[in-house]
Amino acid sequence: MAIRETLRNAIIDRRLAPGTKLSESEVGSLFDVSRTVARAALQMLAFEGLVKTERNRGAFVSNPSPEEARQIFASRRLIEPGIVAAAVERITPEDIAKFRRQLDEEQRYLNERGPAARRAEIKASGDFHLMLASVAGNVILQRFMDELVARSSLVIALYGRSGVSSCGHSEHTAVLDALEKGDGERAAKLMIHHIDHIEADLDLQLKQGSGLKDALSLA
Amino acid sequence: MAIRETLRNAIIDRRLAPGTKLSESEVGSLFDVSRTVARAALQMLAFEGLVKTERNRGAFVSNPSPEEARQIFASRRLIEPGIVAAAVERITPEDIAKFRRQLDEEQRYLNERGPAARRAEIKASGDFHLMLASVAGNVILQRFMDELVARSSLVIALYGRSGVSSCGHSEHTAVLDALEKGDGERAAKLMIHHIDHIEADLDLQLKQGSGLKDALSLA
DNA sequence: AACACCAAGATTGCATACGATTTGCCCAAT
DNA sequence: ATTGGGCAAATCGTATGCAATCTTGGTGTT
Repeated sequence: MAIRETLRNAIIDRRLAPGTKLSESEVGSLFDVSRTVARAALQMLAFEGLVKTERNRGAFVSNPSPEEARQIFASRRLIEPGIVAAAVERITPEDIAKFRRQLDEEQRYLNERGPAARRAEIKASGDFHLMLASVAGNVILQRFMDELVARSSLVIALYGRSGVSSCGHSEHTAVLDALEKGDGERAAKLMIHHIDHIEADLDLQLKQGSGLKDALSLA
Repeated sequence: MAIRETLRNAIIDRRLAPGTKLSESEVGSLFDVSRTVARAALQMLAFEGLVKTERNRGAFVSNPSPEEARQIFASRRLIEPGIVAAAVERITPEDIAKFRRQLDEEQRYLNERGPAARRAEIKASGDFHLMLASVAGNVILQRFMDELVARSSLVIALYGRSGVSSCGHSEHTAVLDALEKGDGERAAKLMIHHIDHIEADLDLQLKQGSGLKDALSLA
C-alpha cells in the first residue's frame, strides 16, 4: 500500500504532471513488484479521482476540466465550514501548538527558493486543511477532504496563475487564531473566504472542448 | 463492473447481512469469473466502506460501529442541505415530475407487505436522496452521497428499531414541495429534520466491545 | 478435565502466462 | 500527396499456479 501513497504524493506535489501515462508494467517494475499490485494501486487512485483509466489504454494522471475544478471547490465550500465548526468544539491546546508548528513550516518554505521548496509548500498548505479535518474527528469527512485536497492540488497545478502562493499562509493563521479564541462562526467565515481566494486565483476558462484537447495537453 | 453493482445492491437492500463473509473464490464462482475480478470488486466496495477486508482473512460486509453511524449522519447533515440548496437552483419541472413518480413508487411499496416490498422501499427512499444529488449537478458530491446513502442503509439494518419506515415518506414529499415552490431555505431545514428523524429512530448504544460481537452478528 | 501444542485444511497475497484490444507504422492505391 | 488497409508491437484484461498466513481439529501432557 506504500506504493499508492508514493504515487499519490508524487501527483499532489506535481512531480507527475496531469496527463502523464502510468502503465502497469512501468509502475510495477519501478516499485519492483508485479503488475497485479501496481494495478491495485492505480485502481485506488482512479477511485479517488487522481488518475483516470481508459479501457485497454491505461491509467493517466487526471486532467480535471474547469467544470470539475468548480465542483471540487463547491464541495470544499460546503464541507470545510462544517469541519471548522466541528473542530472548534474539539480542538485542544496541544492541537493548537501542532498547528503553529505546521504554519511555521509553511512560512519557512515560503521564504525558500527553488522547486523543491515550492512542492513542500504546496504539500504543507494542503496538510493544514487535512489536519483540521483530523481534529474534527469525523473519519468519513476526513477521507472526503483527503480526496478534495489532493484533487485541488491537481487543479491548482493546471489552472493556477500566481504559481503557488495561492493557498495564502496568512489566511491559515487567521483561521487558526479564530479557532483558538473559540470563535467557530468567524473561523468558518474565514475558511470560506480562503477557499474563495484560492479559486479566484484560478483561470477557469473552458479551454477544453470535449476530449480532443486532452490529447493536446498531454502532448 | 456489473458484479460490483450487484453486490452493492445486495448489501444495501439487506440481502447480505452485515458480517457476512465474502470469499473471493465464492464470489468468483458465483459470478462465473476468476478470483482476480472478484477481488477487484471487493476492493472497490472496501474503498467505499461497504465491506471491510482483513489481511489474510478475507472480506466481510461492513459492521459499522455506532460511532461510525453517528459520523455518517453527521456527514449527511452537513452535505445534504448544500445539495438541496444547489438543487433548488437547477431543478426543472421535468425533474419535479420524475420525483413525483418516484414518491408514488415509495408509497406503493409502503402499502405492500412482505420482505421484497420492504427491500424495494428501502432502495426507493434512498434513491430519493440520490436523485436530489443528481439534480444538484455536482458529480463529486453525488459520489459522496452514493457512499453515504449506501452506508446509511447498512446502519439502519443494524440499529434501526422501527424496521423500515424510518425514512419517512411524508418528509420526502415535504422537501419536494418546498423545492417546487423554490423555497430552498425551507427545503434545507426540512432535509435536516428528516435526517435527524432517521437518526433518532436508531438505537446507537455502544453494544460492541471490540470485535467478538462481530462473530455474534454474523452467526 | 483443562491447557498447550502441532499438523492439516482453507483462504488470501502475489506473480506469471495467455488472450484480446488498441495503436502506430508502412505500403499500396487513388 | 493523401487516404485507406493491414500487419506488428505494446498494453491491458483475465485466469491460474504457488507461497504465505490464518484457522481448526486433534492429540498429548499436566
